[in-house]
Amino acid sequence: MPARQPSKPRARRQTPEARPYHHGDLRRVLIDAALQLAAEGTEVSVREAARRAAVSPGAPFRHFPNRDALMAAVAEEAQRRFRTEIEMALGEAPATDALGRFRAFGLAYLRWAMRNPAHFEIISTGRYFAHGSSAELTRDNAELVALTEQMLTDAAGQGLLRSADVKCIQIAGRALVYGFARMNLDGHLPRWGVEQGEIDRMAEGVIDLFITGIAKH
Amino acid sequence: MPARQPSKPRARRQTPEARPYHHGDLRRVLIDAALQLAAEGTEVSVREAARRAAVSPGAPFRHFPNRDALMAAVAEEAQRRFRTEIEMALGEAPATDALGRFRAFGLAYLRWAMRNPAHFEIISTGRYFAHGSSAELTRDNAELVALTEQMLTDAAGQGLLRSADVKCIQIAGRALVYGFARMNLDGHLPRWGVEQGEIDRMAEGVIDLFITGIAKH
DNA sequence: CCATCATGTAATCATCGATTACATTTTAGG
DNA sequence: CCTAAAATGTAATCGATGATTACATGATGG
Repeated sequence: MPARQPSKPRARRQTPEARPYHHGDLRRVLIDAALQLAAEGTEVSVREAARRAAVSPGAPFRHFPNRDALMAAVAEEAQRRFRTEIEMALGEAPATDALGRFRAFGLAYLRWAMRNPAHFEIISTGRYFAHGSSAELTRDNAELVALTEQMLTDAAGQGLLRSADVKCIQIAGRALVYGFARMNLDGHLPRWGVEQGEIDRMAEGVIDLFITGIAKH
Repeated sequence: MPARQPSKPRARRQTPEARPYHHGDLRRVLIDAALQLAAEGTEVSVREAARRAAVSPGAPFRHFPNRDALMAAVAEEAQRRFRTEIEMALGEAPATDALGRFRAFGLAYLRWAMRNPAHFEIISTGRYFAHGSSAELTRDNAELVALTEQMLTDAAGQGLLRSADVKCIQIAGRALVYGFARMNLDGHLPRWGVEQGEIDRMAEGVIDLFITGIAKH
């Protein structure tokens, strides 16, 4: 953080809160502001993020070529937090029980999605920006895909699955958690008779139903 | 609510380019234009719909108090088409086989969602407008919820289900099809290894996996 | 010490949703 | 019929937004 030089420059602002002309780390602050806007339910706009950072409306474009690039950076940050949650959950699951790990994965997925709906939406929907434009997001996602496939392949190898069609099970599992998370996000759960306080229990019930369904008796 | 009677054609139409000052049925045309915009992937804006209807940018506001009201009307139209598809599918399913009807429902749901992704999105996501603002949409949806519950209750009554927790099965089933439809919508399927030509088959596979999982034996 | 580059500001543009004042057409009542 | 009111479209305008440009300022390194 460079200290300002009050000696030379013409006193553009003698008041004690004279901020330096340069912000310091505007890029970071803009991402955080956008994340917070999303978390608040406010629609994310470049100008509003700039406003929160107490900076002119054009300033963000020095750090992001356009709105989509800002949103991509926001999504990358959200995705990082998401992955952290997943990895912590898997770190606590016994490495030997493939199906148990698959279950822990699903629970962590839903847990995070329920608690961070706006961030989950930014990650998941392609509306805010083209997902393919972020190499980090693409890579991260491929790793998660590979991870679930590995867990199911292991489970199949241990003779835990009823069906040998690992890919179909993988897609179905992903669709299940994604669908549940989006139902929550899109406000469908109340309309389907799931009250607020009931959500976490239902998330677990749905996952266990699925695990039971694919497991060999 | 103008219930129009287009009984008498206007003589003004003689001159080729002299269009009538009044549009005729602008409301209907705007809804269709918006539906088409969505189907094309173009973002739906009031102005663009007006442009397609060859009408001034302010004209739509004579028929809809705001953008959300237009979107709600569009969603109602889309929902009507969706329901038609569902009802046709159920009309062909034997009334006695509750689980078979449940399956047919899921297949019709996914079939329509795969072929009308933009319309499905308008129906399903709450971003375009507040779903609660449309009584028709709310009622329609409640009927579908009740319908699935009935099918599952029947199946349980016939001793076809492994678990007695009908509600959990209902939510899981809905999450499954909703999640699959949204994965398609959000462009996730290719990233999860499901190619274009494979989608229909995978949709069926996912549903059958679920049915097998919840069925006794 | 100074030249260069990164970073922020100010002004401006086009688009969009929305509102208002006004014009035109349709329709209903006497 | 005729005319007054209601319905419907136009034109002009507002505020917010994403985006671009010219310019000002401050940081950095040779």
